[in-house]
Amino acid sequence: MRYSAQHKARTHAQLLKEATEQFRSQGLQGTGIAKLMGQVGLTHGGFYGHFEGKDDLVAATVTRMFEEVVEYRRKAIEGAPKGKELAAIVNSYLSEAHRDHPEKGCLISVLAPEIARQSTSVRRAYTKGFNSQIDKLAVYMPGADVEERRRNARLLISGMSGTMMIARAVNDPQLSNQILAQAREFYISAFESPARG
Amino acid sequence: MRYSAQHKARTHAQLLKEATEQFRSQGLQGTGIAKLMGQVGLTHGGFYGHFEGKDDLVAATVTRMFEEVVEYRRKAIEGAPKGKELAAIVNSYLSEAHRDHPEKGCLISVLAPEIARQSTSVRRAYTKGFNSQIDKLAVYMPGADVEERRRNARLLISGMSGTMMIARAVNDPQLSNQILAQAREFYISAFESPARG
DNA sequence: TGTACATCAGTGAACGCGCGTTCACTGATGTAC
DNA sequence: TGTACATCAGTGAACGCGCGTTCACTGATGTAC
Repeated sequence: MRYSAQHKARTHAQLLKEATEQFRSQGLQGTGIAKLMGQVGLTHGGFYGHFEGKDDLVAATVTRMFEEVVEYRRKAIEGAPKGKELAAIVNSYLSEAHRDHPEKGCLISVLAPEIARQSTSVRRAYTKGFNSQIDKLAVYMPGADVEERRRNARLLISGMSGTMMIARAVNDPQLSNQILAQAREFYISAFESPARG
Repeated sequence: MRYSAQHKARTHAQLLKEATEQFRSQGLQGTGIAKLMGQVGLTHGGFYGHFEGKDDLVAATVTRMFEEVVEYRRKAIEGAPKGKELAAIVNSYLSEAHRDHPEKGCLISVLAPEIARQSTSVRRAYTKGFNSQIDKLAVYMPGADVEERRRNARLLISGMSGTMMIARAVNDPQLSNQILAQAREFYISAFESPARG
C-alpha cells in the first residue's frame, strides 16, 4: 500500500512523540519497539524504516524532550508578570501536576540515571540538549555575567530535578507535597533577582 | 550437600551485598536473577530459597543501601573538624570519587526514578529509609527547630542527588567536574551553620 | 485517456537471547538410635 | 562407636514471555508511456 507524500514524515513524528511519552513513563528499558509500534497502530518490523535502531530512537527522543522542556518553560514565563519569571519557572517545575505527569515533563528527573549508562551518541545528544536548555534558562537567572547566570541555571535545574525525582519516589503523598512546597520556597528565595521595575 | 550452620546466612548476606552493587551500577531492570546468582557462584534456582522473588530482593536492598549511605556519612563526619561537619558531608557526597563509583554510592541519585515505578512494598521501604536518613542528617543541619533542620536536610539531599545524576549523565568530563565543584560551593555556603567555637 | 510498471511504507515469520519463576531432584552432613 | 536416616542449600530443566533486529514479502498508488 502506497501512501500520500507526507505520510512517512507524519508516522515518524507520531513515533517520536509516542516514544518520548513511553520513555518518560516507563523508562528506556521499560519501553519495547513492538509495544511502541503497536501504540501507533503499526507492527514492529516497520520501525527500522524510521530509525536505525533503538539507540538512534533514544538519541532522537532525548533531543526532542529537551526542546519540549524549553517550550514548556517559555509558556510558563509568558504568563508571568515582569520580574516574576523565575518564580513562575520554579512553581511550574515543582508543581504537583508535573510530579503526576512525568510522561509530559522534564526528562532529567526521570531518565538521567539511565542516560548515564547509554551509548556515546545518546549521551552526546543529552549533553547538547542540557547545555542548550541551560543557556536559555540563564537569561532569567541572577548573576553578574553570563557564566555566573549559567552556573545558577545549572544549580537550579540540578536542585529541582533532584527534588522532583524524590517527590515521585516517596510513597507518602503528604511528604511528597511538602517536599515540593518547601523546595519551591527555597529555590525562589535563593535565586530571585533583586527587585526590578 | 549440606552446609555448616551459618552457611545460608553467609550466602544471603553475599547475595544482598552483590545485589546492591548490581542494582546501583546497572539499574533494577538491568540486573537479572541468574546473573546475580552467578556472581556469587550459584545457579538461579537457589535464589528462591533466599528471597520470595525479585520484588522482595529489591525492597531488602533499598533498606540496606540507605543504611550504607548513613554509614558512609558517619565516616565522613568522623574525620571532620568540629563545626565543619556539613562541609565534610557535602564534599564527600559531591566528590568525583562518588560520581565514578555509583555501585557503592547513594541509591537516590541512581535508582529514585525506577523506584517510583516499583511495587508498594519497595516504595514503602524507600520512604522509610529516606526519612530515617533525613533524621540522622538533620542533626548536622542549621535550623531553629527539628522540623526546620529536617527541611534543610531534605533540601540538601534533593539538591545533591540531582547534581550527582546530572554530573553522571553528561558526556563532558570538564563540565561534569565543574557542576560538582560549583554545587559543593553553593550547598556549603547555603547550609553552613553560623560559625561555632 | 488507458495501461503497465516501479516505488516503498508497512507486514509478520523467524533469529537468538535473557527474563522471573517453578519444581522434582541431589547429595553431604548433622542427628537419633 | 557405628549405622540409618532426615534435613535442606543448592541444581538445572522447563515454563511462557518479551526483547531488538533481519528480511523476503505485499499491495496500493504515483508515474511513464
